Amino acid sequence: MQNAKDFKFEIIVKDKKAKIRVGKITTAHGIIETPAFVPVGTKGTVKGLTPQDLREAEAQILFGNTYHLHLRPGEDIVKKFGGLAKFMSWNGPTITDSGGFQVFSLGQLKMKLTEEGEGTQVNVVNIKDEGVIFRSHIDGSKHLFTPEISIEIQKKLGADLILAFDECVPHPSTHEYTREAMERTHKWALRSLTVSQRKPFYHPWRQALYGIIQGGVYQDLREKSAKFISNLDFDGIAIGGVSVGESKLEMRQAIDWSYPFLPENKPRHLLGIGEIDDIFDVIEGGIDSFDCVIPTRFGRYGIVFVGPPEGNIKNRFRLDVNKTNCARDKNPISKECLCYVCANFTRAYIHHLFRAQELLAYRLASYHNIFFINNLVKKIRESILEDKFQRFKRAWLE
RNA sequence: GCUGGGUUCGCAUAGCGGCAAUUGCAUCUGGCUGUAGACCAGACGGUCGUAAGGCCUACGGGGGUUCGAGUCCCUCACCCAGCA
Repeated sequence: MQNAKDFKFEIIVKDKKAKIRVGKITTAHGIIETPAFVPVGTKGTVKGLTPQDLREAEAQILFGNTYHLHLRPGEDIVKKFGGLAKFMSWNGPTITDSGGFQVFSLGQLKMKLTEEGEGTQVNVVNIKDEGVIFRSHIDGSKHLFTPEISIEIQKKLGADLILAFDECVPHPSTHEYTREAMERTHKWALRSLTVSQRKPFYHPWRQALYGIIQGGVYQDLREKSAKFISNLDFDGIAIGGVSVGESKLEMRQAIDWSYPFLPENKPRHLLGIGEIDDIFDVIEGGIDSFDCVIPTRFGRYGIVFVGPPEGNIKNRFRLDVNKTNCARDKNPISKECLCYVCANFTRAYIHHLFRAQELLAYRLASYHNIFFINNLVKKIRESILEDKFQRFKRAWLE
């Protein structure tokens, strides 16, 4: 049986008036101080960075993906190597996404099949109550994902935190469809919960299961979903179905509408959010952890984060180092930043690396962005502990 | 000196009588929020117009043939290759 002590969530400080809180999640592989940002390492790697880089950049936990790791290298291989963390040589906690997001992200994709007929187009994703049939974006092969299968794969992957299989709908979607998907997600939540508690277990540590709230941009559905998911025996609660094309206001409403139903004593994860201004709002909304691809994706595209005073709401704290005005800039990316990249490299050099498409460009920019976000969240954590969150927020966003 | 090939929007290319003219690179602009993403989209002679579209200037220089010329002919200049 799994060791129940391998998962624990404690609240260190809870603001009496606001929803904000500082906490600590204990897992078999380490502690996560919350609020926490979770860098995304879909295929078992945070693109461009070594675990050592990530540790230096103050990452506490990494986010892998069930669908992608199932396609390759396959969960059995990961299991054989002692689970995701050990396989990728990450000495810390991990969390895996269930594949529910790929229902959305691969949903619009149509694949051309040449074998039968001439260039027949098929949907890559086919959703049924039983589960979802994906066509591999790599080779077109069919893969059935059900809650049972997703959880089984995640058990083999062995992350400390795992997610129920859900259906993430695109924006915009009708109320009717969003409701159907939500109800499906609820049924899948029950099934995910059941299998997660059932033997066999492939690793000696406990894997905490998070249920996922859906409901799109509709208040009644968000409330219903929050109530439903919160009443189940999950270890944590995730809010999904955001960052799919809705407005920031709609994203924040999704959190606010769910909030009244969220159990106080369980950690809350927000899926897929991580722009600078969102980070403040989301934490203020009572979120304990959130993952986002932005720091690494932007890193690869040459968009790096800068703090105040240069960075502000207007420029969204972004600097495009590809731009010619960086070509002779002797400054580091961000003067206030304490990361290795800002201590050692000029904008001009990083600009050059991007123009020359040198691999180091992607690494340095990703490293800085991950550090930047983690450091920001750390400062937010400290500000909450010192009861100075609002002041700190104003210094950044006004 | 002879023979052959070449000179097109920053660079490199396509074009073989209807062309403001192909493609790649470069450049510029925009977009990325649980990663089909070191990606995608747009602009790229000038000018007027919100737009459809109009006007001007352009395929090394000059001349010619033609309703019409990067495209055919003559000539000059320069570059490359082979032979002397």
